[in-house]
Amino acid sequence: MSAAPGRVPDGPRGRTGAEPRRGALDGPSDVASAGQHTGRRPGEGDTRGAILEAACDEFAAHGFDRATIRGIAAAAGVDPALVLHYFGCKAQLFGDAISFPVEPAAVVRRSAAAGIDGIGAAVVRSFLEGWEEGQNRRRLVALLRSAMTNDVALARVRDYLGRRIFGPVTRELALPDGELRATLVGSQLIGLAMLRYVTGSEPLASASQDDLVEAIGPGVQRYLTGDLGAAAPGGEERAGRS
Amino acid sequence: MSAAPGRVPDGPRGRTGAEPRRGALDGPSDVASAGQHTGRRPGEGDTRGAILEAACDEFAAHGFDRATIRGIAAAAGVDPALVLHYFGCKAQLFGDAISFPVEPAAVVRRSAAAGIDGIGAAVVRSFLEGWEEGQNRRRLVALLRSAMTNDVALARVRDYLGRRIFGPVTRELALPDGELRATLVGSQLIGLAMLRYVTGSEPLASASQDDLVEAIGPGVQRYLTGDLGAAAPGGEERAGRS
DNA sequence: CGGTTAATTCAACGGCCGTTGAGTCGACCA
DNA sequence: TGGTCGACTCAACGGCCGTTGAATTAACCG
Repeated sequence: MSAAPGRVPDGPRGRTGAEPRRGALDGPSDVASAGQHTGRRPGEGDTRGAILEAACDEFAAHGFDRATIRGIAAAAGVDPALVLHYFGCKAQLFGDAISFPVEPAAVVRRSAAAGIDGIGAAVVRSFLEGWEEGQNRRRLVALLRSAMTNDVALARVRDYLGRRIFGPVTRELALPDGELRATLVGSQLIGLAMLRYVTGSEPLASASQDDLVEAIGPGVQRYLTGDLGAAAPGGEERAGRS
Repeated sequence: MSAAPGRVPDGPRGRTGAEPRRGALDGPSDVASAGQHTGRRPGEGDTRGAILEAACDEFAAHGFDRATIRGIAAAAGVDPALVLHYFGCKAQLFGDAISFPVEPAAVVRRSAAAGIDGIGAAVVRSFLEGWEEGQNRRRLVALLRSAMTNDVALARVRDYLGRRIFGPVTRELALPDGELRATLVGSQLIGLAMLRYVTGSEPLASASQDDLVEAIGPGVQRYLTGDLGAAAPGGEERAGRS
């Protein structure tokens, strides 16, 4: 493009939160909340679970920094203070909402069953199923969104990659250049997740799992067991940063 | 590190204890700034350029939302108001700081010179050189970081991919399934950028360009000109979500 | 049926942020 | 030499945010 850098992001502080919907009486100083009367609610409802649901959605939609406790509380239909009553602080809430069952060796267990020639396809399929199973997708999108601007979320993504992708893969196949191979696989899978789940780039976003396994599996297979050229012969790379 | 879901990101915005209230009417009320005296500075310095530099760094380090005008001003050694004096608002500043020379067809021009069999390697090399040339790396990291939580930055990433990767590639090679091929290439390249430049995953982050071209080029080549299986035969693409 | 405990809201505090308007000072031109 | 204009800072406003402590109400247990 030329030199017309004009407009870029977002309004001053604008965000379309949930509606305030204040009740009858007026005059609370800060903001209006649910409008319910005070005290414990009758009946049983899983309020805590509702908060976790709402938090997961908000974090997935906006990332850690931009998601607000007030917004989460509004989405869950409760007062913001209740959120902190249950979870202590925003960071703790993030941790509880985003935590998901990591089955560390699931990828590689399938791979072993698939045999050495099918391991690329098995890794891709396992990755896709992991993302699209249950609540994982929302949680992982939230994690990926937050990781870009939040150090601890980034550390958690690293942990996810290391524990769920790199570790099992390099351990199972005791090949030379295991770490390089693992990060190459990781780069393809993370890129796939970004375009398919976060940005929703279109032919990729609605392709079937089968088609993706067919399209991407061979490349992953090559990263795992193929010839990578003279890359990382073992001796002379990584003068890198600290 | 950090096994339990317990502690997660960011320092609490919490109290620091002392400093009960601001004084009567002397002393700067908001925060202390550079301490320079008021009025125009003697000599000539490229203050505007310094602000742009600082903004680029801050946006790259924290993303759009978390970077602050006050922080940028402090890094540039000026008053926050001067930043707005030059750029109007934060969004405009982001646009000016992040804008970079897009040479739209650079990727494909090299590719044409490389011949059909070397196009994968040429695309990868061109991508790496584009990222590592001049200020592009900081700017692109800033863009990628911001894109996760900012719609306009995301749109700009989409534009970058479409204009610089997908568009040229699909136009040059008039192959069937051009869009699928282009997004597959994009997924590999974006994933590579994430791990190499944003998270700094280690064997990948300090590998040489040559090694990466050798390692990744063939996969990209296959996405561009190879057989992708039964993927996207043209008729029946998934009813999909949403 | 009284007392304890947990769930829930209310009201507010202090902090950082983007933005603004008014003022001060140096460079430059006639 | 005086005036204009742009560079630059100061001080503040209003807003949203995370967090807190006290008050209120329902469930639960003996």
